[in-house]
Amino acid sequence: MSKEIGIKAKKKEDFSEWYSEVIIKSELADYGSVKGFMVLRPYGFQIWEIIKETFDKWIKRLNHKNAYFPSLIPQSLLMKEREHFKGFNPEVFWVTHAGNDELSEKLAIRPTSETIIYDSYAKWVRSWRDLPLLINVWNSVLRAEIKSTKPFIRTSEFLWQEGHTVHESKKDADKEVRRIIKLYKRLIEDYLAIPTIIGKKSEKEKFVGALYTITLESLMPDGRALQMGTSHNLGQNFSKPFEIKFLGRDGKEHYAWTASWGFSWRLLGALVMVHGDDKGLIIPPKVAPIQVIIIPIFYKKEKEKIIQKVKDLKKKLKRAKVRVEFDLREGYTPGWKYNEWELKGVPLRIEIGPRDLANEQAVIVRRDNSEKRMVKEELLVRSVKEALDSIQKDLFKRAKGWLDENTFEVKSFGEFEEKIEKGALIKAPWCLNQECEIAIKEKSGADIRLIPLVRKRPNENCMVCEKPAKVFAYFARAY
RNA sequence: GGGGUCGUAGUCUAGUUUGGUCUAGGAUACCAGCCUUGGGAGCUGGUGGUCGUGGGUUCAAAUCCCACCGACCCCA
Repeated sequence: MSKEIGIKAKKKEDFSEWYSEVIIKSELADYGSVKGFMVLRPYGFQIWEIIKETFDKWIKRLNHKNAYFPSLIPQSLLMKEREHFKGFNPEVFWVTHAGNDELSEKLAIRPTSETIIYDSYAKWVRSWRDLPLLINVWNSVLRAEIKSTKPFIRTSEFLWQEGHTVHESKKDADKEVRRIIKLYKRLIEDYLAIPTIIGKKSEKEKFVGALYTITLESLMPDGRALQMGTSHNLGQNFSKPFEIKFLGRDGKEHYAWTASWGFSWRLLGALVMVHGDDKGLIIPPKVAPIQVIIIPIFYKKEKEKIIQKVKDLKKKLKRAKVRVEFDLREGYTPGWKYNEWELKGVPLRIEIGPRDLANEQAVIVRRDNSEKRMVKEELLVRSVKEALDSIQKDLFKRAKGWLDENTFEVKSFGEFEEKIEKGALIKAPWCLNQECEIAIKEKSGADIRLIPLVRKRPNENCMVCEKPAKVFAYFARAY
């Protein structure tokens, strides 16, 4: 009857509307009362926690340690690296008062923590033996988004992790930057089931103050690219103004090499966009707070027995390390519950009714393709695990197929404009000249998402100036 | 950055054009009871509203005017 409870907008017809609706109705998040701020609800936070715990374990294995640094940064510190400050200045929130008294120095609410962290690092780093210094922080940062905001994708405050490392040499920093981007790729592809490509940002698009930025990009179903994580080699650009110096193996004083890297709750936005459908969310099993929902189908006579069976199954699955819940709520019909849990993206559903009880079986239904199967009870745990694995793989496969279908290589600007209009990731020859990059942006709205790390010198000419191209770059309109 | 749409109960919405019938109507959700349960069931009763906020016009404002806050969409 009341179809309004579910998602009204269609993903294919009205993507933006669909996206907001899914986030609110699936109870991932809610709007805060200040523009651009968002409430991450328990269901959304649980996904974030799984992502966090997974990545946290990995970086700790590589000897990184977590720490915490202040959220307020004195203006003078933030201004020490001039390029960096210029880059962030328009989006910094400033604290100017303590109670009624004006502060003698304005304090910035961190838009990122390089500066406040380096202030400490300068005190801590003395010798090459102190290096590498590998610290990660889980926190939130604030960047004023005045105009367009979008849950998870563009918010004035967001949760993220920021890694800040100090190294003896450029080469060591290079290695750190690369091993982290690979971890990001593993996290996003193996856990979030979102295919990505790795590459270097152009000079124009790199992190302000960085030597270079390595990025991980993906393409959303509306044809716009989304940056999923970045890893920066900051060279000595920060160590010099912040005086992060160490006595080297050679007995001489050196400026250190620093790197920083981060991903944010944006990943949750990508997860919604890439996998969701007209019924709501689809959460890949590896990051799903609830992997399996058991729904009983009551009939008066067998009610008690069914409840008992549902509880038994939950225990069994729990023992097998499956994140499982049951829905024993009365007054909701099974059909109602199916819709609700589909909206919430639970990857697998188990139905238990009188028929199943009699046949010692259960019905399992996949969220991603609605495939329904009857499974003998003694095989249930194994079947559930197989189904979860299969959903995880299929979600990635589907997303990868879509990405490949929407990635094109073009040679001329005419071809480029035609493809970009439809929303695509486009590989095109470029001369490395920033004027051409800007011209492309102005004419098409697309910018350079990345330049592949393994470079092959093109035979073609730059699509804009028609001088010989130096690299292939990937372009797209982006979030 | 430019343009547009909008704000009435948890949600969706009628009423706004043309001020008075509005003590704001409905659906859904929620609560209680009954009845049901294999794809969003039904019946009965009930709770819930600073009409986004502030100011103004008026005998009278959800309705007109101004400012602000917030949300959404399109374009760059």
